[in-house]
Amino acid sequence: MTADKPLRADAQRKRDALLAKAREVFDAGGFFDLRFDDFARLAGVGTGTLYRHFPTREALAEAVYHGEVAALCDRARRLQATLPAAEALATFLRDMVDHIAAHQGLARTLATLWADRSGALAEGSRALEQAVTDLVAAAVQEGTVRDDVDAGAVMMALHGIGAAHDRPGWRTEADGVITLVLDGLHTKSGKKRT
Amino acid sequence: MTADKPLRADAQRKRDALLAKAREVFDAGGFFDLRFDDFARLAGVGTGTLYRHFPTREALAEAVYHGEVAALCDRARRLQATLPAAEALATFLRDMVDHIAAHQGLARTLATLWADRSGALAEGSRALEQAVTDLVAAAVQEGTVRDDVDAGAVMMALHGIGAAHDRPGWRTEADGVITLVLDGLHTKSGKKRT
DNA sequence: AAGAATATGGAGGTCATCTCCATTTGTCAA
DNA sequence: TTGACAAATGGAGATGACCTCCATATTCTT
Repeated sequence: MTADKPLRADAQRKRDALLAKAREVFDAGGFFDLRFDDFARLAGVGTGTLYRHFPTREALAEAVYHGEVAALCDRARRLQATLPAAEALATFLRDMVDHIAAHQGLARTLATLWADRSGALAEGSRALEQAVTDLVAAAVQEGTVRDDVDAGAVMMALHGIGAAHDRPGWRTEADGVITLVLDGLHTKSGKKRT
Repeated sequence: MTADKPLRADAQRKRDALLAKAREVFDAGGFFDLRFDDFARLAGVGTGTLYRHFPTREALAEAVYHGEVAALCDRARRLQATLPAAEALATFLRDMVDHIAAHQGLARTLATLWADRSGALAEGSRALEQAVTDLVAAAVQEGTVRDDVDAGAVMMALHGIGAAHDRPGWRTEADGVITLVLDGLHTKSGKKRT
């Protein structure tokens, strides 16, 4: 799966150039509004080359944020190893919002990757989902989180946060969602569904 | 604003034909995969006419679901008038999921309308947001819902539900999100943010 | 150094979206 | 009814983004 055959020197160079320019454009905020072809020229590369390296805009976006997402997943694992499960989950979710808030493009990228109903979910998305699922499962095991709500619900809420990235009060509302989800997750058998 | 000048007879006829066909295609599920031009022909109308009546695909989608959304808003008002605020909110949110589940296209439409960061939010979206805001405000007033979380957070969660419409376990997860949000909203000053 | 393998770039094909305007249809006053 | 004016139509074709293809260039291997 991850067994990529070594690239030729020039290929690697171009690829790096593309990623570097992509990061730059992301930070400037205009990545999703730019013609993909123009982007190639911007990076000093032919369109053909661009498409060979990154078949779609989303593929490039994913590559740019691959490290970011991987870091998030790592963080999830580390938190899970060092904190009580409930706390690990809470910290992770709040960190996630921080990360998204810090990198303008990340929210939109995640939202796009996510919304992309292309069947095969992108690697990054899948990893993130797994991390969240694990965190929730651990907390359920621990007994501090209810077991009658699917981890997918948390994912869905995150999805909402990402998808709504351009709402005026985004940060406040995103924090609100996390608060609601975390409080809602707390074990308390009081609520029963009919 | 809503002062539309009366349409000429033929214009009205074409418009109705477009809406009728659009409903049909929505129910068949293929609305968003269909070429917009082809849709015009399908409805027995020239492309020019289609574009004059509905400048964008989203405009048409909104028109189709205008009634649906209006009904939801009405329902919100009626619930608010007849039930304790907290219950009204809960019922409304659950009904909303039911509605979305019932009409395949509605979820996608709402998600699209929503995601459309075209500045001017569509009328339907705006109305829905207002309804939710009112419901939450009433419940806060009543004292059964915490006041430290913005109503926008609820909206964001709904957004997530709509945006994730194609996840395999959608229905279950959507119900989960609603459960979390509702439980999370319950007043209990135990939680304090540092 | 020469041959094989790999990668490049950008001209041009494809396709959905949207515009434009000559023609048709409806409305209304006389 | 009819003439004349306004409103609406439809579909050919412009536009513009996306992607492919392949003759040429670069790198690797022996």
